[in-house]
Amino acid sequence: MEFRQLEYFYAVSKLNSFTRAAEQLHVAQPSITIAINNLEQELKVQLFDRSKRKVVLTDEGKLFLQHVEKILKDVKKAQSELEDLKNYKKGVIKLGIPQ
Amino acid sequence: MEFRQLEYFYAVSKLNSFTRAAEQLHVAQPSITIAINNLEQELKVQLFDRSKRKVVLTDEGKLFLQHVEKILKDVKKAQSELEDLKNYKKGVIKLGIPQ
DNA sequence: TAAAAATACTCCATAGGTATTTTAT
DNA sequence: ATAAAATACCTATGGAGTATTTTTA
Repeated sequence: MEFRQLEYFYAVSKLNSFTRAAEQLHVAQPSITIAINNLEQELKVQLFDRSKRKVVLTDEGKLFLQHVEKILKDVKKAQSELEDLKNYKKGVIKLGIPQ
Repeated sequence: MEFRQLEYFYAVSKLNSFTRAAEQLHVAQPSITIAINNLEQELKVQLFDRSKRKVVLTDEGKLFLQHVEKILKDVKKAQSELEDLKNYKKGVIKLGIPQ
């Protein structure tokens, strides 16, 4: 499993379209198809129903989406907290320098 | 950022050693070095202090580890819940088949 | 018939391996 | 002196692109 796949999955689930997800993410449409296929194979689960014109999440896809949303949020939080810590340390250093 | 990097980071943080992490994960030691370097570069943060014989987490590394543990747990939970849903559906199908 | 997804290729970036060097105790 | 991390180099896998073919409404 890869973050890239989760991001593609998230976009497709929100847009109900491989093509529009590809546009939004600035990648070619087949990249989305292949990434989702690989993800489904690895999870041994069908995430989307492609039998209608609009791509829709299966039950398994809906469940997976909930976790993916959490994971992607956690990653952003990790990054922003690291940012905060860096800025805090910069402040401490400034304070420590005698004027 | 990639799951692979997070898994390598996690192992190094627990074992305090690139070499032992490599052994545990069955990859070559330079793979660990390079993955951690790339992760640090992307995050623009020093995750480990390598200046002593034992590799130890920096403050930033400690903060990041907390998030990584959460993320890796969430991934496992997602997988196991998908497994549960598949098994549940199998049960429902069995029940639905007339004897 | 017209959109959208899948397939078939080609190419290139990079993860991983081996061998070696550097570093720190 | 020795263990561990870093560096150099090579190879191969697979991610991304373009072009095209299937599908489905």
